[in-house]
Amino acid sequence: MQLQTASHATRTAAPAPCTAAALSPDELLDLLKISLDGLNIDPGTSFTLRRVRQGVALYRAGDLFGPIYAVRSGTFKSVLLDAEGSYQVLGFPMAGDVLGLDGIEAQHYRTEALALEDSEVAIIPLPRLAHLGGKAGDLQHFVYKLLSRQLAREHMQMWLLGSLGAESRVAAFLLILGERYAHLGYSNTRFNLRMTRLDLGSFLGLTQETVSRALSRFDEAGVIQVHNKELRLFDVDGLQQIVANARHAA
Amino acid sequence: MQLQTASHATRTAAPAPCTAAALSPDELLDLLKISLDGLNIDPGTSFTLRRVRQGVALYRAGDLFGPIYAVRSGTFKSVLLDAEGSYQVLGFPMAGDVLGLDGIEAQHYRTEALALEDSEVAIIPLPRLAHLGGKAGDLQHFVYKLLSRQLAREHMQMWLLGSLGAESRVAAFLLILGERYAHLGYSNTRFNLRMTRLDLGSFLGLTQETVSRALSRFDEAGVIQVHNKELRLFDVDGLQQIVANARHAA
DNA sequence: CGCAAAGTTGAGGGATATCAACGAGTGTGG
DNA sequence: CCACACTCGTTGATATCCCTCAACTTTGCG
Repeated sequence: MQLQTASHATRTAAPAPCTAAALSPDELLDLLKISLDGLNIDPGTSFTLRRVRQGVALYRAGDLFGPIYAVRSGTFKSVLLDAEGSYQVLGFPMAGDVLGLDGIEAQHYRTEALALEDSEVAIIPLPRLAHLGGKAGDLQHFVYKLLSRQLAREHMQMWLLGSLGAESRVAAFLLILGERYAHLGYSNTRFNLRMTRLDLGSFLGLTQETVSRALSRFDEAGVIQVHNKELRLFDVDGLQQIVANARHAA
Repeated sequence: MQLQTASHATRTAAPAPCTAAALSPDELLDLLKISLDGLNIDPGTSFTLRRVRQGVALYRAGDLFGPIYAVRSGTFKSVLLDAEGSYQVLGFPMAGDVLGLDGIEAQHYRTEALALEDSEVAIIPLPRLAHLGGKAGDLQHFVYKLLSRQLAREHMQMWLLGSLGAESRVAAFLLILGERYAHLGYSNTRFNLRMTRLDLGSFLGLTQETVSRALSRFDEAGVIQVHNKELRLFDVDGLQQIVANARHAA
């Protein structure tokens, strides 16, 4: 039985018959779900694709800032590294998400992005784009939206970390992940957890044991079914109920 | 004895003799500590100032997106509101910080910004700026840097929430706040906590009691001295030590 | 003065980290 | 093919951190 792998390359509008490893501007905007009325980037522009194998870093903390990346397929983990090697997972970017936005200011990446499975990204050469874009205002809006979206997402995350208990965090994470998969055209009730429990714990501010226990508890309760990384959501309402039972939600 | 109030209006380069309530482009860039080589915004452009009284909201969640704001003096709290009234403090913007960046994409603010003391902000009319800016690339970089900086700050915050224990969080907060005051030209060892313990707790993912206890403990240990909102840091190294004693720092 | 909001302090318990042992999955080399 | 090592995941017992609840004090303000 083949699990969901990164084989949905045809899902995101690939009209060019002989696909050189590149995306057109329209394809990129479609991937990122950004609509810019009357955006006129030179249609001749193309965004080259890059394949990243599982476990390989797309960029590392401290690297000189270069392009930003739009995930086309697969899953990454974005990690903030402490000086002494301790680390904090910041998120799990998937298709349609953007990587590398931090680092624009300091001109070097502050985080590290690792592929959790074989993945593909479209390279967006921000510095060069600034010059060849069509109407300037449109292009500004493009990146504004990317950044603003990222900010909104991180706000949600802080809310999650700041006001929910352990089980609520895990439940919220599962729901959000399901929604993201649904947004990509997959089932929102059956998918795979591509990250380890440890990474999930780091992301949620919990230990791997607590994450594991929460999942087991949900499983016992019949709300979900979890076997290793395979996951099925049976009772979405039940999960939302658990999220609502936040610990110290003012 | 007069405490530090918002009376440093002359600190941030106000060469224009008869200051109408407005800032020049140069003054704004200086305030934000952003250097753009050869940026040529029309020098005729001016950014009007707005006074915000303590307790007044600069904008509210759901408001139609308008300008973004650069804090010139005072302190704000940025709050994410849940549907049912529960809320999460996202930060405490001070002079040089920018407010309202979220909401660019959705075209309405997602958060709420309240003044913790009488404050001043410079209004940056993002939509209009897009057209009258000088060379397009420069202006892009301007906002890119703002957004990127904000992202980096939120990454730090997630690290704080995700990997530190209660006392470490409070200690880290005090150190960071001290650095910010130092950056503004104030003492980094003697300043005021403009926010309530409740807000601080929300920001740090703790209860007000835990915050209060941590401060009291630091006081007893002689590391700081706290009386109400007045605060003095005696032993910065000691605080850093406490931060280093993180609970589950991998 | 009197009231409301903010802050402090204590007692107690629940939630979650820690420590430890084990099982399951995976890749490697003999 | 199997033994081995290694990572990942699960489960249990225990300790501890921090939240909850409660009473009280202090501050600020009309």
